[in-house]
Amino acid sequence: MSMDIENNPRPLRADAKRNLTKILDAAALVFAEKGLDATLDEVAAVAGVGVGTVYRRFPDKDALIGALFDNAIDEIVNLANTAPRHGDAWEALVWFLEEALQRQCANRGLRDVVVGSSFPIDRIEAAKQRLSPALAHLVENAQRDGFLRDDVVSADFPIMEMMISFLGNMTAHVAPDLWRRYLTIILDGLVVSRNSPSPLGALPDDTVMGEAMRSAHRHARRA
Amino acid sequence: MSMDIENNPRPLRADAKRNLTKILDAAALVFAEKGLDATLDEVAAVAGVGVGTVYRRFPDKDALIGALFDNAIDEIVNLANTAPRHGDAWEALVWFLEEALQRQCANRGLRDVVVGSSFPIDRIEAAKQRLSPALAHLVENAQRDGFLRDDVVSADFPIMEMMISFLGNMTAHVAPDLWRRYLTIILDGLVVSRNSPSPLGALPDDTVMGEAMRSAHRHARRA
DNA sequence: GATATACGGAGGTTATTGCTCCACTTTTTT
DNA sequence: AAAAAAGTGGAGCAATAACCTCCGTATATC
Repeated sequence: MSMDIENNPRPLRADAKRNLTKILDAAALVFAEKGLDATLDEVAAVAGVGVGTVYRRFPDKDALIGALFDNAIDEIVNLANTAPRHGDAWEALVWFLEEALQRQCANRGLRDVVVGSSFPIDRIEAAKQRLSPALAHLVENAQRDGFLRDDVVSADFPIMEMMISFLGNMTAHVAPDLWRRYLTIILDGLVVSRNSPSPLGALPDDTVMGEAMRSAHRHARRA
Repeated sequence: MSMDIENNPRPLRADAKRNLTKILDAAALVFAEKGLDATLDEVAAVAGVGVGTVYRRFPDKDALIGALFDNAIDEIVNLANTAPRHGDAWEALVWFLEEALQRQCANRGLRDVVVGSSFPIDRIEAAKQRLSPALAHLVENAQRDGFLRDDVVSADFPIMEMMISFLGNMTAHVAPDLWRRYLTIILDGLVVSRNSPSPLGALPDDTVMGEAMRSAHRHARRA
């Protein structure tokens, strides 16, 4: 990752190169956990370097975020292209949703990139352009082959993904796989017809919602 | 509403009483639209009064929020109690979900109260205590009568409500009824079995997601 | 050992938010 | 009608926080 930074006119000094990877790793970790409005001070702290060091490598916060998330976005776009290789039309669609959501649910920053603050909107627009046709194919194929109900459109899927990943981010540190439960329910709602429910994933502990809320509270109070 | 404020030892002066309602109306409007971290300056501006006036009536922001949302929460709790009067066990459950979500989707502040920042957690806990048994009955009845799949529990419902209302808040000013579409899909996933899909609500315009995102961006940039 | 490169992290700058204060206005009372 | 009581507005204070700069010191490279 970040090729364009790693081979400059003059190559980086050895320690600088080490620190750069430490920074990128730390940033990935911190942004995934806390979202894009984590501070670079926090990233620096986790990386074990000073803020100044971060700012020597990246002109500003957005540059670092950009470097990190261009990849993550591309990865998701690629999932849609790879999906048809994973079984029949229904299995392909499900595979894509599961893989994409696994990434989105584990990465709060990724949600912020798509939905929220401070990420150049044109890059998201561009990503959507690239994702769109592949997703449309997945949807159309699943409909053509009689799996997926006919009254949904491909635009429904990013929306449902947002919904689920919102939940996934909320419960990430309490019940990291809980979102699968609701994906299953939604898939059971998307299928043309069925005689019985599909098996659901992990049951929500009675305390899950409380814990998730409590941690949301804590997070809102900057802790 | 806010009885405890309107009849004090000494009654309010006529203009003060007028202003109080203006403030409460404005606060309801602003918090519903922008969520709980709208500023009281903004509330005052919409009410057409100065901030000072707001602070004479309410010791601080939390007091105003409390006064406003205690009612809203109670209202939702009551929905669960009233639900059984609206048809069979399935219809009652659906009625409750639709009514509750209609309120949650139209009111960003209500989501913040439940999930987020700065609302006394004990009051939410208390509300949950009161909601819990009624909701459990709705769920159990729907299961007993063979409508609702047996592998869901009543704790699933607040979670799914959160999911949907998150989307509802996001798309509120672009497509205020879009959430119903996904509620229908989820209900189709919750039913024990079915031969064909239920009719969905409004189709998402191709631009909906883009617009919703753009407005999220704008909102994040304080506009 | 000399030179270029990199580091750290205290603190400057700017923005925002919750809230206070008090000179002034409006209502009520006498 | 005038005094007293109650209320008003909104400039601005204090606190917080977030991004980023600066430069004396340390490390790598030649």
